[in-house]
Amino acid sequence: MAGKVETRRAALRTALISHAKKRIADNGLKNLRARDLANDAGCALGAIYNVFGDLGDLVLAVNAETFESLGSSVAESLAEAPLTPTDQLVAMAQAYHHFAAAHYHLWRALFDIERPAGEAAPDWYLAEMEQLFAYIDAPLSVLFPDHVPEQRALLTKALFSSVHGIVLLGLDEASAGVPAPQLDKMISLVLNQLAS
Amino acid sequence: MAGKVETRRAALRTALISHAKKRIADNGLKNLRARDLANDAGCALGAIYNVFGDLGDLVLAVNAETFESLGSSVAESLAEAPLTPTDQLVAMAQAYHHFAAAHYHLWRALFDIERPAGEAAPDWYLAEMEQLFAYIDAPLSVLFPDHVPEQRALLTKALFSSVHGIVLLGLDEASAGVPAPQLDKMISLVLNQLAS
DNA sequence: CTAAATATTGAACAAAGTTCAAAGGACCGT
DNA sequence: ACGGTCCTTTGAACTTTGTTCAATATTTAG
Repeated sequence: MAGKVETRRAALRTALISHAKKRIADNGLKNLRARDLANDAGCALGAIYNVFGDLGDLVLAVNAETFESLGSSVAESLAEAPLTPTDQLVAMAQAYHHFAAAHYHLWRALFDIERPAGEAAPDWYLAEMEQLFAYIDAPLSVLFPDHVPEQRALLTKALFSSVHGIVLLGLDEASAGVPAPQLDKMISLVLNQLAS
Repeated sequence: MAGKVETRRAALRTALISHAKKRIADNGLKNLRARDLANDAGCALGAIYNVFGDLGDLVLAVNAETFESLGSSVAESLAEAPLTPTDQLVAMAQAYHHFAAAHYHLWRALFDIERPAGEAAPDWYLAEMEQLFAYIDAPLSVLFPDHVPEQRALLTKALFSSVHGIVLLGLDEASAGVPAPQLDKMISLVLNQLAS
């Protein structure tokens, strides 16, 4: 039984992530409170800081799981009958949209978390980003076999950013606020134009 | 001299907006402090709340000015020799990019300000948004004279959102981080594809 | 000029994240 | 099993920050 402490800490870590995820999903990142979490997990306030450096680290842990779910959702959108490369792009982008809509607060937390100025995002964050880019890159390689990799990387980022922007503003009820079917139409419109 | 109070308040209001703008521009929205502002303006802490309901209202006032500058920058990008409609779109989008890069924190404050859940953005915010959309709509009307207005509105939002997304992720040094010339290339690429 | 009305002030309050001295528990040698 | 050392956990206290409001000062009306 070497590691009673480690076991307890691992359990607390899991519990804290799970409760934080629920709180973020329900009330948004800005309504996450250390004291609420301690209550949820039945631990002392300070115990959170035995496991995570600060609340930001805990949110990063939640974001890691969110990124994983998001990646799965996007990947699964291709599971059905094979499609043309362009249709694959549209399917993935709409999966991105649907994930963002279904888990709005968790998805926002991916981008709303504030990093200390000038500090790079954690490695796993960049890795997940690369993973998403790789999904996009595959159909583009089929569509534009003659592009050099840098050219394709640029197009990949442009596609991702465009879809991200459309979803971001489209889901912002307070300003643009676009109904879901119209959003899907916009995505399809844009990708069909860009991937040709 | 009816209105000594109004005069003083108006002066304080102006001073507070100006100092808040400088602080946001220098250190970002999240580093704006009520006490710093009171110091800057040489007024009591509570005086801020005689003029603005809360700090959020003050930030909204700063954002109003930022939106105005942004609108001017975009409009001025068309002042030079007339261009094709597509080139006009590219010029405006790059002006958007350059404004965002040159006034990054002020530009972020436009979107990072948090509204109480479910509450709509203020009218002037939506009006400024419409103004930007109108700039985009004009060249699109030339390019697609047969589109019904709803169709064009959808395309307008899609174009704006795409460019916004590209600039947003491109300027985020911590994650995507794209050099300015490449960003301009991405914008040009996307708009030339979409506006055809 | 005086008094009532109004405005300004800044100390006090209310969150909320974070720290750390004290208390508790684990582990080891005897 | 015991005692002592070391590590862990705890939650009260500290810090920071937005906001309020009773006390003070100023303006205005008569």
